[in-house]
Amino acid sequence: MDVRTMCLGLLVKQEATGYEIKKAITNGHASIFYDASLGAIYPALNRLTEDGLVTCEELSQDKRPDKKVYRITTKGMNTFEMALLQPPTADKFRSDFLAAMFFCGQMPESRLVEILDEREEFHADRLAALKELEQESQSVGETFLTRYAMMYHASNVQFLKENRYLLEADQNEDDNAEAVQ
Amino acid sequence: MDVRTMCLGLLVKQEATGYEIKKAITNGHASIFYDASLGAIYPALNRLTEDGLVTCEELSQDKRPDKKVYRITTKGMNTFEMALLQPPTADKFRSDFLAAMFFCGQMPESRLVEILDEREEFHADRLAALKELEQESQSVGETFLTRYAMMYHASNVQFLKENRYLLEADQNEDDNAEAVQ
DNA sequence: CGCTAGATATATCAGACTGATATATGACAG
DNA sequence: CTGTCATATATCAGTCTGATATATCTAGCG
Repeated sequence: MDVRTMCLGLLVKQEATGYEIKKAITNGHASIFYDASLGAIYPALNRLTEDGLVTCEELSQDKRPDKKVYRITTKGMNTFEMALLQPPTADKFRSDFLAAMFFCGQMPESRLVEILDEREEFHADRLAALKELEQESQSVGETFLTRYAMMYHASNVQFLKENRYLLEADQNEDDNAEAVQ
Repeated sequence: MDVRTMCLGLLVKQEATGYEIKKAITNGHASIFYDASLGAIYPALNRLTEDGLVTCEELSQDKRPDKKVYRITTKGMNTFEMALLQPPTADKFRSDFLAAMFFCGQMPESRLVEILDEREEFHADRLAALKELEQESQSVGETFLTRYAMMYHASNVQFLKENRYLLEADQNEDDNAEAVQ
């Protein structure tokens, strides 16, 4: 799902500014399955406006910078619904953490242990944050997503606790082998 | 981890051609946590060669097009080890499937059911493929990654079976509400 | 009081990357 | 003979990231 389609989808749910869309993607339920930079969001909104899929209204604010509120049009609704009927493309996933595990033979053991500890903490933190997000679920889709993300992070914590010995033991063997030489 | 660093890492393990690197990323253990296009791999290898981090040897082949074999240099080894010492960046994840679940209120129920069925099948297929990949694990990192991926896909299948009713029930209610109107 | 950091807002841009396409050799199936 | 697939190389238009820029205001700290 490209950034324009994602913006359309969020605007189906609620009119928003570019800044609010970025916040929804960063902190809301959409953060579970999507990310996009401001560098992509603002041009996408401009393009959607040019194409007549959304409208843009500039508003002044007290004590705040002026803002641009985007609303989806009927044409935009139709375009989004057509997009949803396309087959979903494959997930896109890149993990520096898993890459580090893949190349763990090339790193010092102390570094490996540090990364594993940080990763367990990261997943535990995300789990706690999701308990709060769960209160904010307003549709079955959001509930489903939150439960999915909680399952994901909980199973990652458990997997790390149960399997990190595989990597740590090997490093001990490596270090011992080095000491013997 | 950008494409140049990933190429370096794979070349630490084994000299390879651009085509072989793409295959390793698509079919090997690296596919669990990474993807990159040929459009990024070939320019990355060229840049690594220019920077002296790898060498490039052109070989003729019988019954096959000529190939370019890349080997890492000592400078490349050092660069890669330095890269591994940097803090891992956040995972990058985009899921069209989860996006479809997020926007499921905007799609017909038949479509939703179809997507859920396909997704269960996808995870089951990946699980079967990983059982084969497991036989090919040659390091503790590869074993760890394979187990991680198997856990990931198995828990996704289970989660879908146990939770898809949330989405399907709501759609039934929506459809029934529409029928009543 | 002044400074810094953060939130709220908009936006741009160099460089990295995707996905499609192109060309080429050869094997295999229909 | 044709089409598809595997093995190989490569390019490129368009998309996107991550950093940066500018601006208004509030809150906290010394």
